[in-house]
Amino acid sequence: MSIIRIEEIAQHAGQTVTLQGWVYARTDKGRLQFLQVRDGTGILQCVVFQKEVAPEMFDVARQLTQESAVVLTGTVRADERAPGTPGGFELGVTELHVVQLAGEYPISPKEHGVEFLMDRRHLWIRSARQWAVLRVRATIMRAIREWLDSHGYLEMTTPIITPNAAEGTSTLFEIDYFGKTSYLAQTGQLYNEANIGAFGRVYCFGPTFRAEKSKTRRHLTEFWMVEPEVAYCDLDGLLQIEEQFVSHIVQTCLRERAAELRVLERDLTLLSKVNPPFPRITYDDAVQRLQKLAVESSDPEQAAQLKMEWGGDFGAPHETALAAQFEQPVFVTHYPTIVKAFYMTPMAGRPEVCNSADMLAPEGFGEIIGGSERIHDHDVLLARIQEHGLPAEDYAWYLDLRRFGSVPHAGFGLGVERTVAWICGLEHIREASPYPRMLQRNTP
RNA sequence: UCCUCGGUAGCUCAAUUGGCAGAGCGAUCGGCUGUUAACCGGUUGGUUCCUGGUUCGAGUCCAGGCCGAGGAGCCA
Repeated sequence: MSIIRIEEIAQHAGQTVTLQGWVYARTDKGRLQFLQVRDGTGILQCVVFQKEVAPEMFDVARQLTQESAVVLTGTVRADERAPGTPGGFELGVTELHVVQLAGEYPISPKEHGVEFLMDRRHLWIRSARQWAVLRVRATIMRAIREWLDSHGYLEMTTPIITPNAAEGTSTLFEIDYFGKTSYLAQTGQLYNEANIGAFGRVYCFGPTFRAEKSKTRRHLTEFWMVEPEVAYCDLDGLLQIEEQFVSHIVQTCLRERAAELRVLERDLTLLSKVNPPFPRITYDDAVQRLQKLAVESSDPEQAAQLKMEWGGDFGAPHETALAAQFEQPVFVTHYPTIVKAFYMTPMAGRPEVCNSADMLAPEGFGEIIGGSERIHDHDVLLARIQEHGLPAEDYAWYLDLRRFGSVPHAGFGLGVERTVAWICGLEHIREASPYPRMLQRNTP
């Protein structure tokens, strides 16, 4: 008897198969039991008719509780009425073995509050929506590696324990490293700038840590980021890479995770339009657009939120309003040098702005990428480090890179959870991580 | 750190002017051969977040505290 996986159910129509899983829901219809059974790859309706199984087996089926572990054998048949994921098939059960009868399960199919669910995150991930999100997340992570690996990027790990602050100490998690103060990494970028000297094109992919006291739907204290870095690359080249890269991620999800996106009831019309090229606007243009929106807004509260002067950074309402003007992700380029990091290249002839670009996702999902050209001239970089009041001795090795074959280069960082939230259409980033770490939560 | 809202049954919530603590869901028992968060009937359910105060009487009013949510600030 072959053990099959629900995601491949269509290949087994008409066959007698065995399923190893858990009872997701049960509907008692008297002489007929409908079991929704999950196996980790999908949900399949399994039907137990009283007249088709032994009497004691039917009694066992009647006693099954939500989340009980079961092994079922039966015949797969196509039936349009059958719910589930992918759906359209059901199992006519002939054998039923209970591996463990679950106690009263706290998470019902009805509504629950955020705190209740987050306290039970270890169980909540079994629920259909959370399961679907995390399946999409895994596909996003694979698509990231897939595109980079096939375009000549070498994956290189960068340290999580780092000796100094990349940019200021206010948002770093401090740890005791055998008596020396160290920090959890906020970025692998500086190391990647060393790595490109050895490998040309690289990326790092892993968790990053920010001790920001941000309490918003877009922030986690621990999140995953992929950071490609490219030698001999300018801002134009970088944006072309980014739009190819992000399009590949989105299109892979649409192709391979349609069932999961259906569970999430995600509107796919805008996602299907994510193809290069993406629109590009400058920061100057963005500020003008926002000022125009503020003036034209009939809602005084919204007008106040959108009001801004040249030189400031965008808040969430600004990003949402800007992105709403486009159907695709939009690049905002050439931010004021003063609001961005010290290593970004000033624009030739206009040093008050830098060769940087953020990518804003559509539909209000915010900034998913930040990237820039990096300063490759030793003396310019040293001056910027000093202007920012950073200790030059901490950056000795970083400055060293500008002495030995320094070339124009650029890179970016894409936040995985924000990308998951966008593609899945999530209201809050906490559902984009299996075990989210936030200002008020580090359990389970 | 600031602003706003909230904390009542296992869960989601209601409770009029300060006057008997309620519903739905879940669980459980019974019924039903096509359910999709099934439906119908019975049963089960309480430290009203904590401490103190006002009052004949507090879930409700007052003071302090704790916890949570949404937003702001912060955030390459």
